[in-house]
Amino acid sequence: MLGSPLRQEAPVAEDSAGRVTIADIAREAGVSLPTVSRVLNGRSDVAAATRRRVEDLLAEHGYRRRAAGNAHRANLVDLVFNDLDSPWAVEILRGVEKVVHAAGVGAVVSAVHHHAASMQQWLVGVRSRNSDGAILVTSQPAPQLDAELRRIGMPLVVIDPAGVPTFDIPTIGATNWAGGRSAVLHLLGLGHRRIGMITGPPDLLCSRARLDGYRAALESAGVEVDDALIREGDFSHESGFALGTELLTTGRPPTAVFASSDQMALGVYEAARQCGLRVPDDLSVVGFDDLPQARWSPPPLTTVRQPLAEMGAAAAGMLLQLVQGRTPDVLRVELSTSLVVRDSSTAPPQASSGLGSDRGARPGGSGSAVGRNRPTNSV
Amino acid sequence: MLGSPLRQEAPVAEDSAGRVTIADIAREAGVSLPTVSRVLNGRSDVAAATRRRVEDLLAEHGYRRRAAGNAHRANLVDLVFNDLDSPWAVEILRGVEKVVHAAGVGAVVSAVHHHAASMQQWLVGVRSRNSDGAILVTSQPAPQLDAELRRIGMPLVVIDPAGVPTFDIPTIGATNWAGGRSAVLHLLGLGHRRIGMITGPPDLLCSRARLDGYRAALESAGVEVDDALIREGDFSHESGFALGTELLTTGRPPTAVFASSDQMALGVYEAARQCGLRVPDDLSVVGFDDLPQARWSPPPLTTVRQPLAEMGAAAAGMLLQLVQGRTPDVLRVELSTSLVVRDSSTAPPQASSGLGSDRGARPGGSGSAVGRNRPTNSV
DNA sequence: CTGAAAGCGCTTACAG
DNA sequence: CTGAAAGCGCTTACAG
Repeated sequence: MLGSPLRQEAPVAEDSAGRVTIADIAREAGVSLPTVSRVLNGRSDVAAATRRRVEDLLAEHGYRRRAAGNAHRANLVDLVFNDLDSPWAVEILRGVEKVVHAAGVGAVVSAVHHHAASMQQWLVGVRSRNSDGAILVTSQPAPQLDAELRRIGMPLVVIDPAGVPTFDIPTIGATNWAGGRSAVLHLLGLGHRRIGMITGPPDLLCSRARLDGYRAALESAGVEVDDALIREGDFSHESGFALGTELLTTGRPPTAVFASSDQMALGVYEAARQCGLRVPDDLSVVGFDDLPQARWSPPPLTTVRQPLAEMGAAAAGMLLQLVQGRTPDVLRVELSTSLVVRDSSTAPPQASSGLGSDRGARPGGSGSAVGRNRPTNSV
Repeated sequence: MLGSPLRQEAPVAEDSAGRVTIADIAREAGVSLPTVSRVLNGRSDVAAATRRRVEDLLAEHGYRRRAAGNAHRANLVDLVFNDLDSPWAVEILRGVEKVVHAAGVGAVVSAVHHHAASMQQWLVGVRSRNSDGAILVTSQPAPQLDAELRRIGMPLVVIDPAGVPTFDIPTIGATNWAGGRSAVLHLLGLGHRRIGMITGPPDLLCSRARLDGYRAALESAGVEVDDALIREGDFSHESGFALGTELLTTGRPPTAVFASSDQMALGVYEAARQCGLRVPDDLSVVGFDDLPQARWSPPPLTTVRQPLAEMGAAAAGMLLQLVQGRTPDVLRVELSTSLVVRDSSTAPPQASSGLGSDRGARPGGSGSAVGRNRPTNSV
């Protein structure tokens, strides 16, 4: 019964997707099976040196706990953000949760705070719970994470990748360039010529695309790009406030500001308020994202809608396919953005069109804000 | 080697926390072990009648998959919301994630949308992934959920329970009564006498407590409670807008409104805007929650801070204790709320103090909004 | 601190 | 559609 002739030659190397077993590790470490088990379970009664050796091997091979009797899916996917403090993250979470829940799969949510130690910790967790796959959101400084995950053979999809992914990892994004362009075309159409821009972190692909959209719109209208009107933010309220204040108090201020996120746009609202300027009469503001709060901020914010929940849903759908061993037909999905015109944008104070819009002279006044949403598809 | 004398009598009933095994189910269903396994794994090659019988037994016993070799924790807790569309939910999630991540445990996030079918689905998932415990947020209409979870012996803690929990389940909340009271005392102190109130759903404990706090404050100041000034909302922007509009356009409008959530307070902002009223000059507004966006809404919102992240963290800490078999020393934790005074509250237009505050006459003007936060602890 | 042994809960060919 | 058998990956007393 033991030593059965059916016992097959143990393969020396893991033969595919994270198939190392605790027996493999034990053999390589020159210890017994129970010892590896003890290390894995954080038992205290293991010699420090042994523990160290086993832990190294475990990490090196990207060991993942496997259910008994082989096979069996964990019915779990991991969703990793850098931070959880933005409403932006929830929108994506909503989309992921919906798809995954319907498939009877759980979504484990983590925040790694751009922190290597935290990523390491997450990696350990992901392995111990034997997650079926992972969705990385804004894979910021995580090339080592990508590498590690693919080494243990874990299906992966990335939302809003920091750069162009090197490997064949599926990525989901939005048409950021087109979105940025449509925002600025809208402002140009209203008569603005001095349009400020507050960008996102320059190392993110989406930030650069939005900025290029801004440039493209200006150039197509024959307006020269003035670098003094471009500031580098980080998507947060705070940076929108600080940089908005800079723009409004330095040199010749713009008549409109395009912010690369809704949160920064609301920071610009506050900057305007403190400068005694009224939105939109004295300053037009356009955001990016269309978070739920955008339509409830007085005045309701004109912004570029990014279908975050749909992006999450698409990512989840792709990942579920990958988990089932199917390869998705496209590796790069870009969902389209659309301009949503609300009350924060109007003609500039000294409009060339001679509208003579001064305080309160704005057509439409402050009424009917809620009914005014007019989404316009762009590209 | 088989039939070892060590084999112990199989206990007829599960002996504690969800200890039914697939062998138990097989015996009871009168089928073999592999058959139960097949049902569990959703294989198609099982007779409908057999499947039905096994499934019923599985549900009846609250079967939970156990890892091989016995024992072994899943290192997973479930966090269940009704909806994920409020920034409110993220704040709690942040607190939970932080504590749980540090402990090397994953947080599975779900939304059940007040839907029995969705809860059922979640229950199946929770069992299949063998979650170590669950945090229920606003256990709205879920007595059957509580019951089922405790039957399968799953550790449980409830945040912001709908009612007073019947059993010995630990609950986490905030000092809602004291918070409501402090908001209204603040408004009374500014000279307001006609103070409107927009409540949350009346079947929630926290809503009732805030309303009672409102009443208590008025009564202690000798101001009669006027039911015409009280409206029943549901915490959403929309209800704040609709009910705010009602309050401002019906009968003799209030000079201040206390809304039971920040989102409703911002809805009131919009209502005021559309009525041509300025906040705070013509109308003071106080919210509840202190969501991040509260300080970025022009004007920055005076509100009652509820430590949502801390509540999440406390719940997670308690749950982790329960999972380890320790019983928490207290079953009911109430974290304290505090009033955060910002720019949305000031003396009423016809203040009894003779401040003569009319448009623009407000001391402090519109400047220095960001630096003005002055948290005040209440009870 | 470690390993030989027994065992657990589950699953997948295989045969009918 | 179902069960007897073999096996998998892991763990926990037990003994040293």
